[in-house]
Amino acid sequence: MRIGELAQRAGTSTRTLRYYEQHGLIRSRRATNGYRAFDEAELRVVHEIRSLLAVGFDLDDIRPFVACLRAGHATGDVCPDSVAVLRRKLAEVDTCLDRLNTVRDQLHHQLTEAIAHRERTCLRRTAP
Amino acid sequence: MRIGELAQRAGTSTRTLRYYEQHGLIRSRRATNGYRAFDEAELRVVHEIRSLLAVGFDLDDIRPFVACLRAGHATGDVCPDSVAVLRRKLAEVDTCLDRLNTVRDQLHHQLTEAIAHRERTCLRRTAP
DNA sequence: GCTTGCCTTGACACCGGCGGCAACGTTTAG
DNA sequence: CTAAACGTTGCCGCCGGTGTCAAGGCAAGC
Repeated sequence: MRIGELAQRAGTSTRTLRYYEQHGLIRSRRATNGYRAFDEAELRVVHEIRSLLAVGFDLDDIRPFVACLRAGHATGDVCPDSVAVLRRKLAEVDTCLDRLNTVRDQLHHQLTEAIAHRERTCLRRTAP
Repeated sequence: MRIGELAQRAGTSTRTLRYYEQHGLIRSRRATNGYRAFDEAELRVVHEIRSLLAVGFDLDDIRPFVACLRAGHATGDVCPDSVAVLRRKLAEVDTCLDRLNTVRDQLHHQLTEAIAHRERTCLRRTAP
């Protein structure tokens, strides 16, 4: 399979696939003309990459999952390294959620205060 | 007040202050030697900028708050434009929270599944 | 006069996952 | 033969707030 076909089947661009290859996430042989030749299995790998990216992982995070797939596992998440990344990411997300909740409350408070202040200080132009 | 003093008092760098000025967030006169001269009031403005940046606003979001302060209000958030930004940001944060919660649940699920799969398929090396 | 420390503008670097273009080679259909 | 459609590598741009350096102009103490 050449790069264009893989891109189309994976729903991404050739540019993106070259980028993944350059960063060691997907592999190809080279045909005599220099064109990349991809195995069917790479389609699976690209799908794994895409879905993890969509969740907010970066390419480094994804590497263990790809390795897990290459090791023959049915899914990329059952290997120890992948599990470790999952744990770490979950913790990161939790931290992020905490911060964001704090910010949310802060914004909410600031907003209601500001509106209250407006109602105290100036008569509302819009009818009550 | 010159730029170094303002930077020190605001707890930031001269580079940052020049950047803010360049983007119209803070103002200065020029002394005869070309040095920037800042009013005391700018310190307040810089603090407003920094605290809003810390919450996740970008410089464009912050502009109305600065204008509000300059208009003589005690806080930067009581003017209509600021309130509008607050509303928008609150909505953005809520959206982000939703997405992040979804991701969190997804990660949690994937993690527990992966661990369960490991326990099914291989004997645990670590003693029970 | 010389050093030290402040100030000036301008410009490059960063981070990450690409998009997009240039300049060129290959294959295929007409 | 030629045009179209594919492939190749390489490099710039983006986004945003800063760090950092260069090359120079001032201020002030010795």
